[in-house]
Amino acid sequence: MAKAKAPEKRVRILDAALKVFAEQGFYNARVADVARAAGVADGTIYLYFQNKDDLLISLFEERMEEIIAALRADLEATGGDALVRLRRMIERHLSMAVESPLLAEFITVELRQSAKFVREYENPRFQEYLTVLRDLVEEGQREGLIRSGMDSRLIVRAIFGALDEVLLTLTLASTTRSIDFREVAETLCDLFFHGMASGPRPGTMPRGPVVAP
Amino acid sequence: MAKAKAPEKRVRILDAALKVFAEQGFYNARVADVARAAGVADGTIYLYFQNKDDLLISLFEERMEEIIAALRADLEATGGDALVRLRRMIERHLSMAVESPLLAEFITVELRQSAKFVREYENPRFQEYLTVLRDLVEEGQREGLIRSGMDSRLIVRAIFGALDEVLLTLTLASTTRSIDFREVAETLCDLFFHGMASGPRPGTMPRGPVVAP
Amino acid sequence: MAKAKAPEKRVRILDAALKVFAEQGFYNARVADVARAAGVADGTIYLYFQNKDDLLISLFEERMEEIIAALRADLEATGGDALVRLRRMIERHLSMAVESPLLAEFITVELRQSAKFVREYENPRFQEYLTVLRDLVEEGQREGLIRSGMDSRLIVRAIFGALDEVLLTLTLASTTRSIDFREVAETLCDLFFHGMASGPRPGTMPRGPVVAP
Amino acid sequence: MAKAKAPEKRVRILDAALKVFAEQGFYNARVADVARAAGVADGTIYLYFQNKDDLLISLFEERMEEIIAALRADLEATGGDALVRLRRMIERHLSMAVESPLLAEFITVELRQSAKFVREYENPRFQEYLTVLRDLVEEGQREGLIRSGMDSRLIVRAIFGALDEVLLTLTLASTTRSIDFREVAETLCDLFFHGMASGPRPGTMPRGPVVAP
DNA sequence: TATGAATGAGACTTCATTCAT
DNA sequence: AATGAATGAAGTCTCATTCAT
Repeated sequence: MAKAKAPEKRVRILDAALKVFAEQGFYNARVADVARAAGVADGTIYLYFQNKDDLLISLFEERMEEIIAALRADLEATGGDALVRLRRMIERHLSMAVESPLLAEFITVELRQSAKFVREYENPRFQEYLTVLRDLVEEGQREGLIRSGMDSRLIVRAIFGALDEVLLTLTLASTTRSIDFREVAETLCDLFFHGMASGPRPGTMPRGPVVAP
Repeated sequence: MAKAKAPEKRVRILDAALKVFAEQGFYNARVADVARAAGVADGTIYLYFQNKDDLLISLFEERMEEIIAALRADLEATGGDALVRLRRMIERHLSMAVESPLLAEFITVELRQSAKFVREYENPRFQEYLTVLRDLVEEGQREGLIRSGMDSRLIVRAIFGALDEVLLTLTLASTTRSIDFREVAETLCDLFFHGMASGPRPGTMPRGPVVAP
Repeated sequence: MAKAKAPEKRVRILDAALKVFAEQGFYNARVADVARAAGVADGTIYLYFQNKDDLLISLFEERMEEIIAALRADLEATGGDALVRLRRMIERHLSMAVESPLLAEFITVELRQSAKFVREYENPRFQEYLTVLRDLVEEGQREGLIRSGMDSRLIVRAIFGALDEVLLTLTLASTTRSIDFREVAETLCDLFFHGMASGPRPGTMPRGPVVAP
Repeated sequence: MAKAKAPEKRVRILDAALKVFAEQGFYNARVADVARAAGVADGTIYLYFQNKDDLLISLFEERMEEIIAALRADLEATGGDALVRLRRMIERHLSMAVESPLLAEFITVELRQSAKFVREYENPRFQEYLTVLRDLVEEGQREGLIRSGMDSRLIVRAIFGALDEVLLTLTLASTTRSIDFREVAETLCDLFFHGMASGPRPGTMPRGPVVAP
């Protein structure tokens, strides 16, 4: 299959780009570095990608597509209520630190800046990832598990930001010591779901008996 | 005042760098762009900064020092318990979106990547900012206002990540419509303090009899 | 031959550098001048040489290697006693003025200063050239043709300095009028071998009775 | 005396230039380096010299004038025949290595290249120095002490080249060990006057008794 | 398809020189 | 006369991209 060989080279280039961009950063990395890491000639990269920017965007797109597809499948298989699946999503997000550290570093470090200045890239995959999260939150709100008064867009941004920052921390730390991302996920879920305040919410405290609907 | 002129020029360069870096990004910005924006010759920049990297780092250091100093003074003046002051800190953080949009954009976008690859810069000011946050959390824990079981480092990272991401969103959005950062801060505090779950924390539930469904 | 093309380009750059450095001097010459003279792009030079300094050193090294190899072969073919071969070496040295005027100008003018300040270059080829000369002198001393009391290192330096200066003069003069380097070599040999004094050496005077004045 | 102060500053600049140019080389030295070494402001140098080139040329001119004037006075005081004075001149030349090492380094290293490419400087002082030497040689020839058949210009170049090279060697060596320039001068005189060949000149050997005139 | 030598635009940075003080 | 901050022209070098093979 001639067709199988070419894609394989494309994949090698993307893998190499992930590694090189994660280690050196997009702007510090040279196209020649990616080519060497991929075991291809410099010019070969331009057979598969329009330019360096396109390589970055393609890498991000493809990795995010994989992540999102796997995430959706997992969430469907997981079942349960919105909170259960939200917890699952959070666990998956943080697990990147140990399962795909290069990808974790690439996404946490390069996403913001590179994406912002590379040809006004709209970053639809990132939006899609946020949408998955948002759908869960809004489902939780419809189910009565999550407070309806809270702006789901805002909550989603807050959760993603927290996950992203913690993932970055875990990733950088993981080079020195092993981490238990499950425990971290547990704490974060607890924080997001119940807050860090030790007492109950003022004014919403249930005084009398609570009867489930 | 001849003496006032030199410091003023340094300030002008830093202001110009903030603007240019925020708008174009550090790597896309040319030193000549900063010079033009500052109204000085290219070479003049090198009278005040060692090189382009040093300009970036100096800019970050000085702005963060100002932010931290003002924040500390404000927190002291605010008084109240840890939660009150934490709320105040969150408000201040988000208020950057309307009060110093360039600074907000610069910090949210450039901090992660640039800092990581620029001369292995340790970024002590960022650490210091996190420390202020952490001190508040731990004080809250000692006061019994914040649950002691939660790792303060982790909470701090989560809060900062959420704030950072939301600030970025606000900043980018603020170019199109005006925003009410106070309301956003209110919601985020509610999220961090009490969680988004509608019911009370399971297993810590108190007071009256609860009937399981 | 595709393979012949690359080496040819390196050679062209070195030739161009010789010409440009000889005419303008190393410090006055721009890399772009060398590139233009070689008929290549500026960047091409950096495919073959690390930087401008390396170009200078490489040029010197390679030309000196050629000179020394040819000289050694010639001296071996010449045969004869040390003085005969020393005379031959002197002739060869001065012949550069007419046979490779650019090389003569480059070596006489650039050698001292450039080499001294360019990356603390040790200049091993120059040392090697002096060694060839020194071997001849010491061989002459062993053969009894050259006075043993004289420090061979010092003699070698003196001869080289004289040759170098005379070569420079010849080279600069050759632009205006043709020169007979053979006659010059003859005179210099006479000077080095027998001195310029008209009488014999005092105190070593032989043979017949000498009447003091 | 206002007049005494300004010249004093000019002198300080020239002294500083000698030191800086000797240590770093003309092209590597910055005008600001000279200014700092002289204890004056950068701009002050341009009150006394037209530009960097002019500073170099002025330095060379003034030092050479001093050298030549002192040399002429010395030679006159020395008296004796041409060979005696020639020996004296050679001693003086080499003594620079210990008496004015910076000057020695400056002249031996910078003279050739810098002078050649700095605004087509004719270098009249160097010509004058050679003329002093040439006058001695030609006087020796008229006195019958030096063989008349030898081209005095050529001999002078050879002697100067030898002295220059040996002085350079002595100067560079003097940083590591002390040197006896007098012994070196003695050997060089012996070389120039009587040659290094152990036997007498062939064909000019005096067979019979030699009677002094 | 693949190569990688070659290109050349453009960036950072230096530093001789100027001029307002 | 002296200063030294400021200038800006110009040089070295990099590297994304091309194209002949």
